[in-house]
This record gives sequence, C-alpha cells and structure tokens, in this order.
Amino acid sequence: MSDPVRVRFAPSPTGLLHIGGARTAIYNWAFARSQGGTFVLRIDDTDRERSTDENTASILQAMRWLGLDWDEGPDAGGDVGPYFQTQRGDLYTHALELLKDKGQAYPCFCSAEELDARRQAAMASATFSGYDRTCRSVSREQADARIMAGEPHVWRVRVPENRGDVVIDDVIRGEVTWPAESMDDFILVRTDATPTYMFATVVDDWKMGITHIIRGDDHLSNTPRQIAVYEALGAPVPLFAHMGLIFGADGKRLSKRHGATSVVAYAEQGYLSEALLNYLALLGWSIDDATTVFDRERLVSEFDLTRVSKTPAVWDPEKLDWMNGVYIRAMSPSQLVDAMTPWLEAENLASAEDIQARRPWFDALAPLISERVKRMDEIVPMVRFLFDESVEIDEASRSKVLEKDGAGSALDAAAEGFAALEDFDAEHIEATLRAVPEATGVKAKIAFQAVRVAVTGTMVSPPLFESLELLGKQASLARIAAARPLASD
RNA sequence: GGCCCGUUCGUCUAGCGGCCUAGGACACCGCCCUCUCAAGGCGGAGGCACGGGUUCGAACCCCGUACGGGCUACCA
Repeated sequence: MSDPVRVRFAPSPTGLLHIGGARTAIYNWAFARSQGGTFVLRIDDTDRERSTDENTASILQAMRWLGLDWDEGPDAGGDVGPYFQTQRGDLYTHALELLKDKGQAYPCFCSAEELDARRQAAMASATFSGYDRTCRSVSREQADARIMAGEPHVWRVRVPENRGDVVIDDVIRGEVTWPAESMDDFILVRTDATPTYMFATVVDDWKMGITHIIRGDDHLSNTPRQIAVYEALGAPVPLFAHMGLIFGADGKRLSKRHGATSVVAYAEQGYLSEALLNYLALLGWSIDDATTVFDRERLVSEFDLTRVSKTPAVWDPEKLDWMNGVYIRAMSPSQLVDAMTPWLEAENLASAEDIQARRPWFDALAPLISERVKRMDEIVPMVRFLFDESVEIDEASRSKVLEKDGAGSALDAAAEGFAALEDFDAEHIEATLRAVPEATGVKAKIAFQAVRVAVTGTMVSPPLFESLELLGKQASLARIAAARPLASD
C-alpha cells in the first residue's frame, strides 16, 4: 500500500473562483475521493493588496455550489492549519532558520536595479539569465556584519554545485528533465522579510503533507525551483501532475475578453452545477471513447489522473449549453419546479408560497419548457405570458400572422369553440382547434399561429394546447378578444 | 536570447505498433417527426501540423522543422 493521498487546492482570493481554477479543484477533489485520500483547501492570500475576505467567501461558496467538499481548510479545520497563508508566517520564518542553519540559504545584498541590469545584459548576449550568484561568495562573517549594519537583503536558496539535472516523473506528462545549469539561486524571502510564493507554497505543501501536486502546466517550469527548496529543506518531494490549461477560442489563456470566467457568473446565467461540473471535468479528461455525460459519483469512481490531457483545451460555450440542456431535461417535473422557483421569484412572477399552493399547475408546466431551454434564465421569458395580466403583441407577429387573410375568422371560430367547452383541457382544446380549418376554410398553420400570437403574444411559444389549458378558459378568451381587432378577416 | 512543454475533425476527445477504411460528443448540413420553437430519430461532410528515419507494418517509437504555450520577477 502506498501512503495515503493528500492533495490541495490553493486559490488566491484576489478574485472570484475562475473556471480554470474550478477545474483544477475538481481534479484534485476527484483524485482525493477516488483514492480515499484527503482534500485540503488552503487560501493563498499573501497578496495583501488584492486579497479580500469577500473573495474568499465567494470562492468557498462557489466550491460548495459545485459540490466540492474539503476535508481540511477554512470552516473545516484540520491538524496542519492554519489554512490561510497570512496566518502561517511563523512556519516560513522557521523554515528559513532551518535553511540558514544548514547553510542552504544565503543573504543577497544585490539591489533590484543591479540585478535588472545584469539580467538585461545576460538576455541580450549569453545563455542563462538567472541570478549570477554574486553574493554566494560573501563570507558568513561579512554577511552577518552587513545584516547587523542594517543593509537591505533578501535570502536566496543555495542550489548545490553538485546538483545534477533535475528529473521528475510527472503523472500526466511522464519524465521531464531540466539541465543542472538552469538552476537558479532564486529568492526565498524578500527584503521586507515576507516569503515569495515559491518558498511559501513549498513550505506549506511540505508541512501539510501534500503527496500529489495537481496543477496547471503554467507551473511546470516552476517545478525544478520548488524541488530545490524541498531538497534544501530535507523534505520529501511530492508527485507532480501538470495538466493543460483552458484557452479561449483565439488560443489565448481564458480571460474576461472571452466572456464570463467565474463560476458564480455561470451560476447566475442559469447553468446547473452538475452540468458545469460535468463539462469542466470533461475538458481535459475522459472516461473512454464514448462517455460524455456522467454524474459526480461516476466522476469519482472513474477518475484517473494519468488520463488527464497534456493539451490545452479550448472553452466551448456551445457544448456547455448543450450539456446544461441535457441536465435540465433529465430533471423530473418536480425537480425542475424546485430549480426554477428562485428564477420565478426573482422576476416576481410567483413566490415560493404561490408555487407550493399551486404545485400541480407548476408540475404540469415543467415538461412544456424543459426540452426548450438550455439555461434556467431562459425560463422566465418563455413562461411570462402565463403570469401577466395581458400580453403585448409584437409588430412582427402582428404583420406576419394576424394580418394573414382568415386569421380573424379563425380567432372567432376558436373563441366560439372554446366558449362552448366544459372541460378546458389540452385534449378538448386540440379537438376544437383542429376543427377550425374545416369550419372556416382557413389553413391550419394560419389558424394555429393566430391563436398562438393572440394568447402568448409571440410566434414562438411552448406547446399551444397545453399552454391554453394552463392559462385557463377565461384568460384565453379574453386574449383572443383583445387580439381580434388587430386581425384581418 | 536561454530552458521546458505541447500539436488527432471548427471544438472537446478515443487511440498507447497491426483491432484505424482513425471511434464518440458539441457545432454544421440534409431527411424524418411536428401546432410554433425545441427535443428526438436517421444520414452526411469534416482530422492524425510538416519532413525525415526505425519497422514486415506507424496517429502511436526516434530526429529535425514549423506553429502554439509556459518559465526566465523582491507576481502568484
């Protein structure tokens, strides 16, 4: 048996939960769950300028919405906390002390300006552009004296001279090698004594016992530097898994230019969390050659880190829409009514109490719309005619339907037939309408569309007979009467 | 400039040397169904970046080239 799996997701609360971050979280979560491991959530809030509590709260909420639960982290606790980097200052201080004692870190007094100049020169001409290790040769005594004198300095890692090429066996990409000469004595602790990202994450991942680091391949090039820190610390090096990023249609990294990029934005647009989870999981991973739709349980039972794609994936809103439609159609009428309740409430079409009181009516409405919408926000416009007092008939519908010859006669015949109905249900309504063409000589298409426009206000609506039933006899007749003056005979 | 990674239909992908006449899904096109719109059914078009090897045999292995991406920060 191998060691118990411990993975983490470590978002920075400098913004909302991004869909790229969400996918990273999903893969970490699915891997932990599939391995019976532990999923840790850590908030990397070292960027104090841009990090906010609101963002943290929103990220946690978005993760819960997606159904991603964490075993350790904010609100969950755990033995290796705190789970906010800003509260872990002591750990970084101790780690640096450890490195100093071992001679694995040294102070560097080079100014940022000097470094800049040297880097420019190196990049223009030669090969390697990393730090030239000037301050490595400063003796311990000299260094101590300069520090005592208050000279500004950073702390750099001392990469061993005899360190050979760095090789990792990436779970997703296989063996990756970096030449020893490319190893840089990069900065661990800044002039202001705060740790750099490179140092803080390694200390955290080490102290938190993380066994697998699953992240975007934008971090692949950072890996050898982080390995240098693990080795300096004498810490076990975890396994790495670098996945391809998510791009926009233009092949560039996904950003605001490409539309909504946050999970909450998708929730607000009416995407179901199950659908977004499924779509995101499938963007860079697959079960087999045929499975596209799968639920959370299947994701966990089938998840295989080695099957995650190396290739960047292009975000495809159309496929997301299709998949969301699949999930909407898969809901029972009752489930759909529950899901659409907040949307109806938000637009003041009905309150939750109304809906409960007239549950059978809403349950009957659900199937009429479920196969006609891809997003929840499309429901209100589609059913509004059932809730408003009256409808406004748009110009196109009037000219293209009501002004057709015979439209008026059809409305008259329909009204007459409806008025005579005792049971105003879809079946009788259909029979009545189907009799109209014969009685009036008006084409069925024209007759049906005339009634549709009169009752719904538009040429496109849910199925007519059922819609009329749900509207009720009185309202239906009133709308036909109201539209009649607009219609040609 | 240096180092690293990647490249299968428009898009997401299956493929891990013979099962490939390259499979599935979205999108697209056509037909069917049909009270509009959908949903659904059936069918179609569409791809191994390029060039060299290796092999009896290559989408799969190797080497180049091209293109794309990442890192090269006292950002994360």
